[in-house]
Amino acid sequence: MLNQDAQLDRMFHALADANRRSMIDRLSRGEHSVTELAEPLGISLPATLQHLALLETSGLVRTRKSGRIRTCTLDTSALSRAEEWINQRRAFWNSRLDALGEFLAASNSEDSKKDPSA
Amino acid sequence: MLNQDAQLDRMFHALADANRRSMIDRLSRGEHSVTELAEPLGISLPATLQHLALLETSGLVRTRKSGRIRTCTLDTSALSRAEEWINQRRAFWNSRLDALGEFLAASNSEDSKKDPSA
DNA sequence: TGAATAGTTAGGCAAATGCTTAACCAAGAC
DNA sequence: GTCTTGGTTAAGCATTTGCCTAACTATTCA
Repeated sequence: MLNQDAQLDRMFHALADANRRSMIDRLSRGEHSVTELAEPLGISLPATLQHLALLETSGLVRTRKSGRIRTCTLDTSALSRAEEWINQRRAFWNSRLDALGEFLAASNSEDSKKDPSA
Repeated sequence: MLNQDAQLDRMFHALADANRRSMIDRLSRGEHSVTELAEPLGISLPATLQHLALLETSGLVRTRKSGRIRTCTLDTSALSRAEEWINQRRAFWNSRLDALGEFLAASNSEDSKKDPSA
């Protein structure tokens, strides 16, 4: 449970930075080297590597090195986990809202004159 | 465009903290006052208010005050936006993977003996 | 071999985060 | 009125972030 929590922490934290989202965006269109990822961001290579390390420990990106080039790949299963967490909360709340709506519709005629600002 | 970016920054940043996710989790099950949100977290009321301010500016939570009680509500449309961002990247990458799969299947017989570790 | 390229590590620094306590205001209960 | 409850503001502090430059290693090219 705590592990799950830490995993989500890392994942959402990784997504909470515009540069890192740019990297993910780029990687969603295909694999790239570290230098290629750094270029459009206008930051140094070390800075890019730090972002990359975060993306890797969060599970969002995987990398492999062949020769002197490190190639970065998106791992969508981690993305799915983040998506799922959000979706569950949203769905839960919406179903609650639906239930409330039905309740209000049922008891509508009696309360409508009591609070006209609604 | 930059606005969109800043909005996503705030949203994912809001989601990147276990305490704030707990608050959202709680709110997905129903509305709550500030004190009610603070209790299970084991942090002070001011700390809770700071989290709440973040959740509000990120659009994830809305609050209203009646009397001396502030009631907090989940706003799922913001959640949907975060979900959508993730989904787009995931879908894009997966479709790319599918296309690659087809390509590999087509040229499979020729390359299979070249790299047995695959 | 030597030069260029791709990446990596170390150290440092300004800003942002997440918390705290102390003091304060406002609404309801007595 | 005054006590209690719920919330709010201000100030301060340790830690974490996100970046940088400088120095280094490893691979490829000539």
